[in-house]
Amino acid sequence: MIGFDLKEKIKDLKKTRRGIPEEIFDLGVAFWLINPDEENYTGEYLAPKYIHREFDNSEEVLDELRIYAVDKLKELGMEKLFYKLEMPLLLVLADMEINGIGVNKDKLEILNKAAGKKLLELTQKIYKEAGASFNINSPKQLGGILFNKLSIGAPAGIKIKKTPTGAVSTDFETLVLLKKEHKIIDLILEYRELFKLQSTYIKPFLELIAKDGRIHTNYLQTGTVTGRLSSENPNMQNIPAGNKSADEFKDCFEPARGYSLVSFDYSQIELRVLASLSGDPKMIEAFNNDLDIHKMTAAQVNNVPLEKVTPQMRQFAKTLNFGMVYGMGFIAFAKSSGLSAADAKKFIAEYFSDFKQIKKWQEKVKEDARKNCFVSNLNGRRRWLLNIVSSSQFLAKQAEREAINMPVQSLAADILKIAMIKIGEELRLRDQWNDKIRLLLTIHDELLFEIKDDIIKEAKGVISGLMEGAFKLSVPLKVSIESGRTWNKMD
DNA sequence: AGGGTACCCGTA
DNA sequence: AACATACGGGTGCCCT
Repeated sequence: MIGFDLKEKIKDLKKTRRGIPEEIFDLGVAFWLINPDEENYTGEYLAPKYIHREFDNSEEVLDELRIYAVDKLKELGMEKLFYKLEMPLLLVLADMEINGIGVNKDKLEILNKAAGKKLLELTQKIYKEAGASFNINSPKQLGGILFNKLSIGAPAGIKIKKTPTGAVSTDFETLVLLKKEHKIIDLILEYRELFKLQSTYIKPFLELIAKDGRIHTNYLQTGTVTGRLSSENPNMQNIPAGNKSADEFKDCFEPARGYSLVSFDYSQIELRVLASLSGDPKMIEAFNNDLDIHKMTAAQVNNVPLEKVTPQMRQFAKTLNFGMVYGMGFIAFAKSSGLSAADAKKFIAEYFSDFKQIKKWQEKVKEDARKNCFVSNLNGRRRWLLNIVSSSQFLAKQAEREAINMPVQSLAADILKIAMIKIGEELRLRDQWNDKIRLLLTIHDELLFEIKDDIIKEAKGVISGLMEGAFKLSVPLKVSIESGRTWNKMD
């Protein structure tokens, strides 16, 4: 089977219980591997660009595209990635999309009504404080009310952020700084949070509940430049977490009767990948001994013993650790940590003197990227970085950050994909588990299943084992498991 | 009316 | 001048 959007075709075959062809060759995915930042991966776009022909979906054109892709994949060393990873994954994604996740529509509708009522109340309060009615959702109008009509200004010594077009920003970060200046700020923040929940999550999700009472997202296999998946209609990879209304929302996702929701989460997978790729001895040691990595980092950069690490020190270290994966500079670190620029600079310098191999590794990645104009991960997945030799310093620096992030983010993504494939194979082999365990969602470093209660215990062991064994790093992979009666009530 | 963009914001 | 990676998506608003 060869063509575009094979995931959709395979879903059709599966739904009508027809056989799946042995060989699958998705042209969109193939060209995505060859260059992951094309505008799109349709035949209409690719055929003129790569084989200089109009796309007419004929056998002839499809075959010509395939021949080009096969050749190129071979040349770039990505045959294995294509045939052994992405194509088998396609089948797992098809299953996942068919499965969907159960939603309690009644609960969600109640939530919708409550949010609507509360938003009306907040709107009235905001109008009263403002002394006028206006569109709270319009940053322009809101800015006019806050900064002109009410003349709210920054407290002494604090600079207020401007948007790229020069207007005073009304984003969360800015409003929080102004909290003490006027009662209206808290109301706006509360309104924003609830409006976001209703407009982005509650309402669209209600519309997307299928006849089977479930929501079936669409996974985009060609949606990112790093090899991650993305998800749309709805995006199941940015469901809110952590605040009260988010908890209520997640409470609407439920397993089928007799099943539980069970999530398997790779713990610190990107930092583990970074430790392994860089070979940094301190970080490897920390993971080998299953230490609290952020606490350990805090002890290192502050030059204190582990037991002297304060929660605040740990928080800085956590920001620092994540920042390192992204190539954060001291200005950004200062901003996100609240430190002065000078202190931020010192911390980063300290970080790199403690974890020398990380610095070395990053320099090597940048050097190779400049030489090749691409960067690749251990599996040969590749991202082109033409800007890394740009004469614009900003563009070149940005490409450098993309370069050091790519091998980490993309290997972590591959590891999850490998685990998904292994799990798919395992489930096919275990007849006695037939329909007792279903993979529902993947969220970058997490897999969510629904599992029949009589096999939960055994399944937890099998799945986490497959995940932890999916890829051999120089540090162990660790999986944490939670299960519950809703997506919120998990432990 | 529909397209493009600015701003904002949710996740890993 | 930009200064942390990767995404999808809602609403406002200006344009054609």
